[in-house]
Amino acid sequence: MNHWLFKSEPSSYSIDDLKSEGTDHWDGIRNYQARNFLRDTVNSGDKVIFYHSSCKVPAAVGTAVVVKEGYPDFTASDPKSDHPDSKHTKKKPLWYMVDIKFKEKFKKEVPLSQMRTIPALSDMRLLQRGNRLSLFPISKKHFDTITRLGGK
DNA sequence: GCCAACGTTGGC
DNA sequence: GCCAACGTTGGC
Repeated sequence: MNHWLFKSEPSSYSIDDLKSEGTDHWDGIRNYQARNFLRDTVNSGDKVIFYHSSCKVPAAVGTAVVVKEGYPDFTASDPKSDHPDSKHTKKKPLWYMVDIKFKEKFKKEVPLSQMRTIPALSDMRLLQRGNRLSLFPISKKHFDTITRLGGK
């Protein structure tokens, strides 16, 4: 079982959106490295830290669990979606997504600035310079440390 | 709004 | 296949 950190801009999709949906697809990833994770490595049952990026207080805000493994991202073939891509076809899907299910919202969110001060998190990819990947694996230690800080 | 870091595109 | 130009991400 793997652990992941998924980023989302709360202005477009927040932990509250996931909470009210219950289970939702994680679409719109248009980066090859992230796509490869979604297609090949993210498994059902994997645990996810939900992170808010590009907002006032960037922070880990809750957890989710993967309930459906990588399958073609149908929003790529919808010209009205946010991220259409003509290179994505039914026969040769280019982009992938997974389904995740809301698990919990932290009692108190865990800001990026706080995570930077925690030695156990110092080797997490999120804190590394120039990190722009929208999802990446984290260790169980990272996951457990963040959920503890969140006041589980 | 600024800017650093990184990914992608396209001319050659 | 190199690399400059451009676009995007995302913290601050």
